[in-house]
Amino acid sequence: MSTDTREKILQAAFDVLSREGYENTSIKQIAEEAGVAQGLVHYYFKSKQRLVMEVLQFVCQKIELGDQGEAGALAAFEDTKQKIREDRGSNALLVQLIGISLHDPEIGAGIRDFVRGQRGRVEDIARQVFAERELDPTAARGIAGAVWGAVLGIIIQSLVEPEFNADEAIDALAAMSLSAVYPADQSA
Amino acid sequence: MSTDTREKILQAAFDVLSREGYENTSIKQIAEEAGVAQGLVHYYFKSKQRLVMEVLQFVCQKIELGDQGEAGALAAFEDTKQKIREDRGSNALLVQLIGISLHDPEIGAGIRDFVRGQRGRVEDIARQVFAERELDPTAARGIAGAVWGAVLGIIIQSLVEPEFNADEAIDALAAMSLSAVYPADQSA
DNA sequence: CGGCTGTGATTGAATGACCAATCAATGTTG
DNA sequence: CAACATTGATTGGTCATTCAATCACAGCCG
Repeated sequence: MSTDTREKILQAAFDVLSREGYENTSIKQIAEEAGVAQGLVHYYFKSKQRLVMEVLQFVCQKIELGDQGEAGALAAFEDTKQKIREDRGSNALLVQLIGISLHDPEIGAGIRDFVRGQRGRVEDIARQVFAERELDPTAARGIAGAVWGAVLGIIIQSLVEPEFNADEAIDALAAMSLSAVYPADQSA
Repeated sequence: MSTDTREKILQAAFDVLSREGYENTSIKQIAEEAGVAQGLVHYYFKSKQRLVMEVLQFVCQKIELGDQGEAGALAAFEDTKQKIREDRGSNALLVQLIGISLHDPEIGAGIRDFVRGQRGRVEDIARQVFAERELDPTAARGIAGAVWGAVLGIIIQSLVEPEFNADEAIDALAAMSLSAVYPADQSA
């Protein structure tokens, strides 16, 4: 039952962390939520940071952009809108860990990998679009930084201000990025 | 000397918070950095949160977009590049507090005000540009959410990954947002 | 002038609570 | 009976906050 218990603790850790926040979460609370003794958490996870790191990976799988590379940029933006609506807990945890990562080397490394990976996906899409249009692919890196950054910024705004209209912002972002690539089209 | 001491503590709090991070910062450390007794910090600031809130306001003044509304969007982007380079400490503190704000009502209110204010500035610029071009100003809100979000996202990337090329991303963002507004121009 | 007193500023020790991590002991199971 | 799983009490530490005690200095009175 080793794997089972481990996952139970991971799920409990995710629940408590996204509900209560990192600094209000103790190992004791996680153990209670999982229905196990406090010591067991340290039996499976050497330290609190290690546990949080594994929760981060756990969360990343949820957040990861779907693998619909073929479907192109527009589908990716639609996907993003849905993730903003549905994965509030994951997003909240992510934003919190970003803050912590700035002064915690272990979590910092994990977040850095995540950021690089996410932006890389965007860059792949951008490169693909550029290739189709036979445009200079050099610009893809900067675009990816701006577009993925915008998605993160929009996620943050929607977490901080419940009434923020994330769909509207994503649509504007989509319009902006596409008009940069398809300068002739003004269909909308 | 009341005001003097207060500001000394505020400055020390900012220094320690941006250097060590929120969760690694104790009142004791702040007191030491300021060269005063621990009790004095609570004499001037009722609680740690209250102190952090005042530090946030203190920081906001540094981060606030310059008041060069007339100079237009391009100047604002240049300004942003510079702030990313120079205000690392302020930005790091801000990002951290955003994470904390998600589960702390007091800090949450402060961050919410800050986000609204910042995005409002961007919206004003967007509206102005739209007015000049006689375009539909309704889109300004979505654009502002996307553009300000992108700036925040780029700031975060530059904090998380020291080698991230923020200038490149801001330039890409500028190109994207301008090509959405001036569809005919392809001067660059 | 010189002592007195009251108020705000400042100190640092004490309080009470909480936490991550450890560990010896117990349970379970193959 | 071993090896792994689980328990929960213990340890050593840190923290925000409180508080009684001093200090500095102002004005006031004799």
